[in-house]
Amino acid sequence: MTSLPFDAATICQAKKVAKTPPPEVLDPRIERLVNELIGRVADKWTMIILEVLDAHGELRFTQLARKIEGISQKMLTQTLRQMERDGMVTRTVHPIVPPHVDYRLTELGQSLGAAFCGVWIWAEENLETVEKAREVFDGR
Amino acid sequence: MTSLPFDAATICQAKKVAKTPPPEVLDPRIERLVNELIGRVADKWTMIILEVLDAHGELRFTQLARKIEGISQKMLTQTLRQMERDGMVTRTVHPIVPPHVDYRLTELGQSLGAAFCGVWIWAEENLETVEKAREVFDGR
DNA sequence: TCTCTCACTCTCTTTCAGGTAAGTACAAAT
DNA sequence: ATTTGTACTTACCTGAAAGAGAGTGAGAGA
Repeated sequence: MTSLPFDAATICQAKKVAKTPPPEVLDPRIERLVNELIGRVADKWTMIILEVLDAHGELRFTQLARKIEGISQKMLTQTLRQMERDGMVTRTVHPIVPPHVDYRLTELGQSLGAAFCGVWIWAEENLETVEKAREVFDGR
Repeated sequence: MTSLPFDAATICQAKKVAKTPPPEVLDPRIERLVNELIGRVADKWTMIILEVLDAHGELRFTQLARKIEGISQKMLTQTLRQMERDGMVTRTVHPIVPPHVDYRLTELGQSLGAAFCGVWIWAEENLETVEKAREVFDGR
């Protein structure tokens, strides 16, 4: 996931305008960031962390690790750092020993979760359709 | 992208219900397919093809290849096959020489594009916010 | 006869995301 | 004195994804 030669306006306007001229070049800076964000968002662990934090409010590192079965420490740290960098989560360190670090979603993180609802709902609604399409395609 | 231990209902309900109990296990078959679909959808080339076909209506293989700068024949074929299998595009072969094959979105494909609008719009709306968050995080 | 087109398909090679496992710091509990 | 808990970091390794590039078949045009 590195580049998408179009932007939200393009695909969404196409719905309303029916005949849009082929998408021309846009601000490459915006383009790059949109693509990056989509890439980030589409990431498996990011989505899971987003969901778990959304459901539980505030969790510390080990609690997250336990809720997200299968994630390695490395990926958990890595993903949390990216999300923190992007302003999706806050990381609160309590300077005690043993360490205590809390993670929670920012408003931005919550809004992303909300934005993704559409796709999740689509996926659930169209499960059967896709399953059937595959059966037909595979010829049983 | 292989497994997500939750479903659309979980994350979307959380918005409304505020205090949802931790997500318990669901039908693993559904779970698997939702995850697969999200993985498929989140794929870079799938999103691009979705957009290009949505904007242009009907295109043949070489036209797609030309519109989607940077894609290899291999990935174009592969992605189109997957999308066809999932019922997102139709593939019409005209039995002439040299070959002529048309691709177009199905209703399912279009609805997926629509579902994804939310994410694209979010990304565009929050570009600046994220950019600033990164600058702060990186300390300039 | 030679070349060109289209839509692939096949093989080879490289890249890299992500897993495993070990290490670190420090204090409190045993 | 040794173990435990917490939140990481670091180094190494592997499998899967993706890029490069050559090959294919059959008719139409030069």
